[in-house]
Amino acid sequence: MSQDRPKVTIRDVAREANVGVGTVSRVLSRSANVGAETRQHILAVIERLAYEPNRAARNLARGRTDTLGVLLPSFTRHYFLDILRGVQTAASEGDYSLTVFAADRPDQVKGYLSSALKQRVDGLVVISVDPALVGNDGAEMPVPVVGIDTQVEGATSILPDHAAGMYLAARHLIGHGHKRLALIDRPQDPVSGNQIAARRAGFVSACHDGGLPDSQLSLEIHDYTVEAGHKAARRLLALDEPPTAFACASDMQAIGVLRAVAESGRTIGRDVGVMGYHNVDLAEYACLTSIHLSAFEMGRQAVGRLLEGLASGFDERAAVQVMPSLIVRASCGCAEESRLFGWPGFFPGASAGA
Amino acid sequence: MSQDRPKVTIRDVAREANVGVGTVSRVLSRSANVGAETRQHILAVIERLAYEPNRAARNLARGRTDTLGVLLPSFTRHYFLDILRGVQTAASEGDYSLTVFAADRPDQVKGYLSSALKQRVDGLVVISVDPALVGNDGAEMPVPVVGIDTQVEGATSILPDHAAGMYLAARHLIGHGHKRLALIDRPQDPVSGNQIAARRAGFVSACHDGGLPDSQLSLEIHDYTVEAGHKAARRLLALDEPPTAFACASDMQAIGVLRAVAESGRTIGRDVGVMGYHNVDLAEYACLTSIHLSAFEMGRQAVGRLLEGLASGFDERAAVQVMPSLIVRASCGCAEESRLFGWPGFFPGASAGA
DNA sequence: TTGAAAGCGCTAACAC
DNA sequence: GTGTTAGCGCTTTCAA
Repeated sequence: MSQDRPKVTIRDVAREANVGVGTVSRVLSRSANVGAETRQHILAVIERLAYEPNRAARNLARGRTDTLGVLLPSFTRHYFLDILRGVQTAASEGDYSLTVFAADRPDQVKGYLSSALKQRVDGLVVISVDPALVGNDGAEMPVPVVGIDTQVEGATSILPDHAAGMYLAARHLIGHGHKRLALIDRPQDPVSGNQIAARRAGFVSACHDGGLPDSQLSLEIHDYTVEAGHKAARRLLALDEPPTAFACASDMQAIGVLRAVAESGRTIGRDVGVMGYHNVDLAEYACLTSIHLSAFEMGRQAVGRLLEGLASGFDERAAVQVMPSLIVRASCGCAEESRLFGWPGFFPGASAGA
Repeated sequence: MSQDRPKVTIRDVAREANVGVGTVSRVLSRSANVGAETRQHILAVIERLAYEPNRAARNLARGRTDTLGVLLPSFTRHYFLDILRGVQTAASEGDYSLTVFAADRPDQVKGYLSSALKQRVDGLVVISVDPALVGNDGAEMPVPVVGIDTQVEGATSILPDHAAGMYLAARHLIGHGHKRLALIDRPQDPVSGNQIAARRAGFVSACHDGGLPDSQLSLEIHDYTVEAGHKAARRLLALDEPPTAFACASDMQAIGVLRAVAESGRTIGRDVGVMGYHNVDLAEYACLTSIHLSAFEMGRQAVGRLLEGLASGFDERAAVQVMPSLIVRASCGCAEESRLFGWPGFFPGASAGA
């Protein structure tokens, strides 16, 4: 834990190698204009002296930091962390480091943003943050920004293709022979933007493609909670012609639906198909078939865009859509078998009712 | 997304305020040796010019970066994230930023470590990483390190007090009137160090304090999996004098135990008490009473230590123990009621058996 | 209390 | 190709 650093500088290397500092610098920055022998020699000296260039000095001289800032709404959700892993992976592949700011509260966003800028990050990845909170007092941001799961003004956005995702879900249910489908989504809010509309569109077009008339579709708007899903499904199942398949916009809702289905005496999978969305950890335990949003991939793409742009300018800043994927478990009807927590024993009353 | 920065420097401020750059710098670093009027005036100019000091230049001149490195084994576990939140909170309170390295694979540790050092972080927080992987080729680390949940050589360690945690668990079970207790833990490994021994000690002393003879205690060593917990409990429950309470070293094991108990026809909570450990998300859904390790607090403390030491030297580098806490749900016997996924309906066959 | 000046370690433009 | 040198923007002596 000593505080003193070896402190071997580029000058030491130059002296030791009998060359100018400029030449050493050129070797360091992989410039072509160095003789092969000289380069070898210098490399050897660097090795011998265990020389490490000083980042701060380099940053100052170059006017950039080789660092990307990441702003996200907290470390609490798994989804964000998957994104972060993708960001991290791509960043370290490109020899960039990351400075991470997790805003537990919305009012921290502004402060963290300016911290990041103050640190002269070369670019910024903003994850699932209300676009209204991200800005530079009307002015353009001083560094390139890419938003993931959020559409910051003037920034490239990486977004899950929610239309495709819900299309996937609905088609899968229809593939199991269901004729009456319900979509359970949530009310619109500023951050989620138009994703609700996208999912609805995906749902409807899947049903059309599957030959289902509009009259057989229902739509319920509820929160992303187990309770809300439960309530919604209860209501729908009590209808004269209840839906036999439920596409939910969140896994939590879907779990509530599972419960309602079980309570109604129906068998999940066989009588009723249920699909979740987001593929959270719990989905696995609930044997819930779900839509996975490729969070890792989005993180990766975001950094890809950023580095690309940093290297060669930002011509286009279109939104790029990332394709979700289908994670098949049992709740859709694909498998009788369930893991440890499988229904029908999963819910109180379910076994009794069946 | 423009690339050009305003670029107002300390020199501009000095000129505009008719003072020397030194004086401006003193104002910036809150030095006392500046006249009150001069300070006010300079502050006003800074405000008007919207001047922001350049971090890289400051870092270079000061020889430090006001940045802490965080090395953790991946973003996948909730426990790590809570720690990370604590780290982040304390760091931003101390005006430090964070560079986060998540090593998905053990072989990435070395590389990330040297990246962090290369970036001249002022200190390093290492979370749950095998101490053997953290080192500087025998030499002392060039920056202060504090380990969380790991004991890196020469570093201060922040560790959960596993003895106290398991004591808490066992005492709670004994408080419910149980006379025969089982401890289910796992085999020792390099990262977990002596925590298994600590838990065992806590367990034994709780039993002694509770007046239970050694002959009434059993100990099973298994992995941290549902299956292992299930197997262990099955075996124990088949004994002539089976334990009536299970203290587990992981929630997953405990869930396996829950299942075995239910399968045996006993009622969880009433006939048999079960405690988990770690308080993972799933514990809530399983109504599992568990021991929470105060991950957030550990993160916070780690940074506290680091900043303290950075400010005034490292005299002591003792290990600091953080007290776990008891999260009461239903599996211990404290409540009949269960939430959505409550037993007895929780497990296949449970209702049928009861 | 304040100004001037000497670096911090590196890059890049410019000569040779 | 390679050496020399002038900054990058800030902190920090050292005089005044």
